[in-house]
Amino acid sequence: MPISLYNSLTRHTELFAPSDPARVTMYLCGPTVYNYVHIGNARGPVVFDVLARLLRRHYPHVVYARNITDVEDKINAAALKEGVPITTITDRYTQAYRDDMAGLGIAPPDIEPHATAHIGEIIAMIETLITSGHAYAAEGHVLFDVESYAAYGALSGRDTEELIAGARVEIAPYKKNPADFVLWKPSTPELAGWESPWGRGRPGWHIECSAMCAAQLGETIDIHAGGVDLLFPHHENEIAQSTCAHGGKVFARWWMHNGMLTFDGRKMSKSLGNVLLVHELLKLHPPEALRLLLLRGHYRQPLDWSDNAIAQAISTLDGWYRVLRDLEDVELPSGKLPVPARMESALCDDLNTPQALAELSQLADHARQIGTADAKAALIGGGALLGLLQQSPELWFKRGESTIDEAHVEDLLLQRRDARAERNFARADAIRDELTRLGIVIEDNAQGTRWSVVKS
RNA sequence: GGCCUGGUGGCAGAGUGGUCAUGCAGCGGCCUGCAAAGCCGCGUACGCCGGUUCGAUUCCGACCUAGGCCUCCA
Repeated sequence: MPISLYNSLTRHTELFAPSDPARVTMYLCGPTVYNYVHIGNARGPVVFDVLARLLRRHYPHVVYARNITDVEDKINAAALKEGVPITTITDRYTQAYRDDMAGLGIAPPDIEPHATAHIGEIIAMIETLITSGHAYAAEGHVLFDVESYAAYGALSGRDTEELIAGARVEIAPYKKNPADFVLWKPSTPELAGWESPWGRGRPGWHIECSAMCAAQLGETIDIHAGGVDLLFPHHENEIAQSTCAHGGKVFARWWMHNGMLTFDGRKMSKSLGNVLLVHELLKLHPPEALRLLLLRGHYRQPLDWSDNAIAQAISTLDGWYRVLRDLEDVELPSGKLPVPARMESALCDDLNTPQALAELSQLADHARQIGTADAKAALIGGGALLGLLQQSPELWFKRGESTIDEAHVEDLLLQRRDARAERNFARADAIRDELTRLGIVIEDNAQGTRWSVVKS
C-alpha cells in the first residue's frame, strides 16, 4: 500500500518514495535538555513514532534519528544557576526525556545523536561554508550569509528582502545583513566551549542539526520532521547551511511538521507558562490515555489539551480493554499480529490517525460481537499500529501500581455475594457504595463480579 | 503589517459535490433484585453572505472569527 505524506516544502501531499528503499532515513528535531519536557513537546515524538512504525512495515531498513541538543544557552544558564557542569544538567534531563518518551509508549529511535559529540563535524561544516563563500567570521562569531543562498526562505514562504527590511531581531554590529544567523559564537571562560579556528566558542542554534544529519544519515535524507514552530527560522536555516555545505545537494526530500498542542486555546509553550510536564502527567493519568489523546487529532492540526479530553480518552480505552478482558481466554493465533488493512490505509493517507482510531473502534465492536481469535488478533494488531492496546486488560483496569487494597476489595465482594444470595439487597447495595467510595466500580455477570479502578 | 492554518452536532474530531464518520456524554427501550457492562433505537452538525452547479458542509469570492510563524519554542 503506497504511503502519501504532506510535504511542507511543496505544500502538497505526495506519494512517498525514498531515494534508497534499502535505507530510509528520517530525522526528528529532539529536545534541548535543560528541563523536563511538556506534553506539547511529546506530540511530535508520538506522531513520528507512528510514522516510523509505518515505514518499518514498508521498508526493510529504516534509520530514524532523534537528536539531543546538549549545548545551548539555556543549558548554560541552568548550569550556572546550580553551580554544576553542563553535563550534570544535560545528563539529568536527557535521561528524564528518555523516561518520559518511554512512558508514552514511544519506541527509542535507532540513533540518538548528541550535539556535543559532533563538535568536530560542526566546525568542519562551518569551515566549508566559509571556504565556499556562504559564511564569514567576525569578532569571534561566524555568520551565515543569507544573501549567498538565493533559495533562502523557500520553505517558510518568506522573502529575503522583507526579512532584511522588517528584521525585528536586534542587529548585531558584526552582521553584514540583519537576517544573517550565527553558526559559531565565542564563549567566555565560565561557559562551555571548544577550541576552534575562531577561538574558544560554541555552536549556534541551527548548525548542530545539519551536522548530525549529515554525519548520521547522509547529505540527503528522506524525511526531516519537527514542530511547525520550527519551520522558521530553524528549518529554513538548516536547509541553507546543509545545502550550501553540500554543494547544492537537496538536504531533506520531505519536510513534515506537526501542529501545536494548545491549552485553553493557546499554544502550550514555556514562554507562556501554560505547560503540563509529561513527567507529572504520567503520574496523574494512565499513560496510554495520554498517547491516545495525542493521536486523536490529525498531526497537522492544532490539538487542544484538557482534562475533559483525558477523561474521554480513558473511557474509550476502557471500552476497548473490556473487549479484550472478555476475550482473555481466547488464544491468539500463533505468528505475527495481523495488520488490519483499513487501519493501514488510513495511516498511509498522510498519517490519518483519527480515521485509524475510528477503524480501531470498528475492530473492537467486531471482536466484542463475534469473539473469535482472529477478531481479537485484529484488534490487538490494529492497536499495535498506533502503539495502543499492548498491555494486559488487568493492568489497564488496575491503573498501574495502585494504592488499592485488593484483599479488602475481594473481602467486600464476598460479603456482597453472600448478601445477595440472602436477597439482602440493602446490604449488598451498601457494600457497593462502600466500594464506590474506595474508587472501585463493579460489574456483575454470569461468572461472578468483576471490579476495576475508576478512571482518574 | 507579511506569510500560513483553521471555524463541523453537548464535547472531541475525521471526511465528502448528492446514502454512515468515529469516540465521549445524553435520551428511550431490552437485560439486571437494583446497578454496571452489553444490545437495539434516537438527536434535522457543517461560521456568515454571495457565486458556480440539477444539487455545496465539501469548489470559488468577500466578510467575520480563532490560532500559528515572523524573537526562544515541539
